[in-house]
Amino acid sequence: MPVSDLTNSAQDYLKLIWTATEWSETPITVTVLAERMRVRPSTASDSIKKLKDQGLLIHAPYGTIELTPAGSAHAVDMVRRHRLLETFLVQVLGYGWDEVHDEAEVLEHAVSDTMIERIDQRLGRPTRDPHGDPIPSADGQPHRPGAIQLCHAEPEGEVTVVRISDADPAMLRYFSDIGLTPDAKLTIQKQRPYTDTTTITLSGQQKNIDLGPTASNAVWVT
Amino acid sequence: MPVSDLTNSAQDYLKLIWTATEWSETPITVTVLAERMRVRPSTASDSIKKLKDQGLLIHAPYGTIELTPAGSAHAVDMVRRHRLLETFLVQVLGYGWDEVHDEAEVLEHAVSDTMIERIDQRLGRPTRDPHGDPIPSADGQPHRPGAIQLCHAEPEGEVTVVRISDADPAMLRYFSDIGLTPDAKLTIQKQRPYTDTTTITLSGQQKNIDLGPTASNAVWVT
DNA sequence: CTTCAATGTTAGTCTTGCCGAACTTGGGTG
DNA sequence: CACCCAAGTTCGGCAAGACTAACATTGAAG
Ligand SMILES: [Mn+2]
Ligand SMILES: [Mn+2]
Ligand SMILES: [Mn+2]
Ligand SMILES: [Mn+2]
Repeated sequence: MPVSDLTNSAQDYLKLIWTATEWSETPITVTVLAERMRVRPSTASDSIKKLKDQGLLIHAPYGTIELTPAGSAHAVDMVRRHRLLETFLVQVLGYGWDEVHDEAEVLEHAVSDTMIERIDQRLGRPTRDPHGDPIPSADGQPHRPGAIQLCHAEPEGEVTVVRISDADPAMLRYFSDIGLTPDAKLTIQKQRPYTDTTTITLSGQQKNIDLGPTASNAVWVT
Repeated sequence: MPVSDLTNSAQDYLKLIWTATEWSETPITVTVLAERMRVRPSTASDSIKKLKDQGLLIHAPYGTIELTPAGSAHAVDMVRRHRLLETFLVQVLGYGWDEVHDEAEVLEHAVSDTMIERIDQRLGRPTRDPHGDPIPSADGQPHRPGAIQLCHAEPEGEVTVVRISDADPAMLRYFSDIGLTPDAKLTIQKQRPYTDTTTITLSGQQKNIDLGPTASNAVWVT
């Protein structure tokens, strides 16, 4: 099941489709896919058709997009590569967690299976990347924790941060500054629905922190 | 002078043209370039023309190929990337010296300037790669030792291996087996011109070893 | 000085990935 | 229930990189 016969672009599409449903239920649309791939919808639509012709996904015109088992296997392989590389860059080359995503986005297509195996070995077979995302094991099983976004969490008791989206490096630096990282514990003080603000307190601190929707959507807790 | 605006293929052409004259004087031809790029001569010829149009090399039809200062700067950058990556794979990820070339050939186009700098730092600014090839420093100066191929060396006194071509992994494994690696010392017993055999003795061993032209062309000594 | 084979170039075609423009579809809204 | 608009699709075109086939040049041998 090597990934090598697919183009970089095909690998990215599959990975994106797979990750879109990793933390939320709503299936991905052509427009969102195009935005994430930084291409026009017409391009994404074309590409979807080609992937369908290769048997990697199921898609009827104007219908939903769903990976086949073959497509899913490729996607999981790419996710594994991406997250192992991010972890490697932090642990071995001293990168910050806000610097690794773009680097990994390119490297994931370039490293061999051999190199991925050596990195995995060198890191002691990690199960989570620097943002708390689970690293699927070599046999392709993801470990999916049951987590919800901070903005949807009830203000009761202490929760643990399990995952922070790596989409915005500047936001990651802000989170570092205030001590909001995977495994941090915090208490949700208040959810203000129409102000779209979530007030939290990090355990061990007294200070209340107000988070807007961008931040409270990016943080997942249990 | 970042290399990023060039295609992978352009980067490889420039690197190949540069390295062709690193250890020998004869300028590279279109046919040889095509072979090394694993491409047809017509493709190589086309590519040369495009690089000429970009001002990266000088070339009149049917004439010689020569890099401009701009082309040379890009080439040196690629050589630096390639050799730092090979060294990194050996030192940090436990690769054998026969395994690194193909991996580096792909990675060199994918890693960022930042990653190259961190690798260089992590390795303590090495000056030679696992095959003895000099690593140009970040400012682009290559360190060129005055070495000659084993097949052209006179059979007098002890010489030191400075460089072994990494073109053939199987040959590298053979060299490992017999203990012929960069910095090894050896004595040339005899050159048999028309048999194309070079007989050597590695210092510390008594056994004579006969090397054919493939091997004695790949090893450079001082 | 001619010839010719090796070397190099040009022309035409494919594939991939992208675009913009124009068209189709289908789920609300009035 | 008809309409409309956002979402999705199709189409033609372009650039890069590869190929084959045909053509051009060079220089070495006779
Ligand atoms: Mn990432
Ligand atoms: Mn990617
Ligand atoms: Mn190499
Ligand atoms: Mn390369």
